[in-house]
Amino acid sequence: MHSTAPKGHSFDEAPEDCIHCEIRRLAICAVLKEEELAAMMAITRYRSLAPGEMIFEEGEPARSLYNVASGTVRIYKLLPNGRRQITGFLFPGDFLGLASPKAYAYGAEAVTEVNLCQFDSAAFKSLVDRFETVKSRLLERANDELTVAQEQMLLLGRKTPLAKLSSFLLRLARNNARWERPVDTIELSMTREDIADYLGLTIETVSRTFTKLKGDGVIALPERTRVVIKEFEKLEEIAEDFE
Amino acid sequence: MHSTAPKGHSFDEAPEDCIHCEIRRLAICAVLKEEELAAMMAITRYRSLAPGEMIFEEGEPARSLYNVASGTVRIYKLLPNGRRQITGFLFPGDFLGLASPKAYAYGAEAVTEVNLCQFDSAAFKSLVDRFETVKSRLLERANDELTVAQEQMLLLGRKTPLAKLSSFLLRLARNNARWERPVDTIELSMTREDIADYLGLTIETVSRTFTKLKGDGVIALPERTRVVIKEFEKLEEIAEDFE
DNA sequence: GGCGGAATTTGATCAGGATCATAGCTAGGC
DNA sequence: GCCTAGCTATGATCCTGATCAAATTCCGCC
Repeated sequence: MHSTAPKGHSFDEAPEDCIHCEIRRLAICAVLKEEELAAMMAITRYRSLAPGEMIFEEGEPARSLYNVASGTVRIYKLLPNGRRQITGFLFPGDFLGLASPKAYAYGAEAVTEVNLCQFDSAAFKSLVDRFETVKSRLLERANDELTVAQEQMLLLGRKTPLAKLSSFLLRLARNNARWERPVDTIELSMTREDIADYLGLTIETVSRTFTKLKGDGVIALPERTRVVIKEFEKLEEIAEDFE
Repeated sequence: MHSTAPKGHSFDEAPEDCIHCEIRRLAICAVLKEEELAAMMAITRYRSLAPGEMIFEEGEPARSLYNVASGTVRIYKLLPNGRRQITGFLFPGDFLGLASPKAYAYGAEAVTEVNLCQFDSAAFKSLVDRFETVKSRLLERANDELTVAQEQMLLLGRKTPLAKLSSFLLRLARNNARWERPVDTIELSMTREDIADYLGLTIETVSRTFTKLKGDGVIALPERTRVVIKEFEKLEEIAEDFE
């Protein structure tokens, strides 16, 4: 399996060794000493999923926690009438399972091909109790996610479609920076429908808004899954809904 | 100061003694042993605020953390054009300052008269490091808030105004249960504007939606600040947007 | 390379909620 | 107990984004 698209790193293979794991520096395992890492590896199983595969369902007992090793994951909640809200996209290095004391509060699915490090909840919990640093790291993560969540509430409740999509693109662009990848080129691993369900819009509005941003010369769309930011500062202004 | 409205407890006085503090069982201090409580008290200052007073502003360095001892607090984010999203209401026992590693990620204001236990960030941090249980408790809290935040994203992105307001009322009703107060009577401590900014609506839509729920016999509004739930199950259905 | 199905874009119309406007209510001050 | 200011409710209109519909592009597959 080799891709033609240029990228900073490639995470197509399931990691089998935490010590050489490329994403470790961004994951919760970054804080672990070598012997702690060994303890972590002992409770780790690896899991690969094809695009669209379910990882777990909302309401299911939370038996496992995960690190995303490669690929994109979406987490979401559903309404009885079928409407879906994607509450987040997870990327390599992200931790999956926070906020789930007993049952998962949301569903999770693979957007692309995905490799996961899977931990048994109970084993992970006892490991957290043994390694102080991991608990701190989790708290840090939870706080970061809380900040992102509040940002997203502002977006969902008070931003225009144009500002919503711009904010989304900027978030992806900034995420690129963590991987030493160019900040002005974004690979969209998710569909327009996913984006719509993340931003509280419809597919059509997302599509029209892309067209608008393209027409205004703020972005280019050389391919449907590739966005090039032409005017970063302009995009930032639009994202903040200046009037 | 004594109110005529019946309530389970009264927290009108600033607590001056954690040991007899009535809200402790719900606050992060619930897990503290007596000597730990003493350490906590040593870094605690009390602060009283009038309705509308600011507690801190978004972006300000996060020098203090708080427990809400009495009253209602709103936390919010603003857009440059002045639009506001209230990301949460805090009630007695809630912790204020999570998600703020360095600068506050949101502003906070008193909705009603408010009493706070104020902790110096640095002192609190070192206390957290000393008392393992507090860190666990904070992580637990952060996880709970994350769950609530996701629930709120679903609400903001995908629910109708009717379902939004119903969900909000149910949340307040369930919060009553924690205080051994009747679940079917809700005291609204915030204005229609606050509710609108919390639900991603306008004042007018909030008002019309109250009228609708009243007209359908699901709730009663004996006073503007008091909601009586007449048909709990019906309200729950509406909140989930069944069609 | 052509075929077929899905994803995306674009177009036309509709409606829900925002906006603008006004009136009613209520609490606090004198 | 009245007056005023702010909050709330209601009415009229508008407009953005949803919905419905169709055309187009893309991609995997043979």
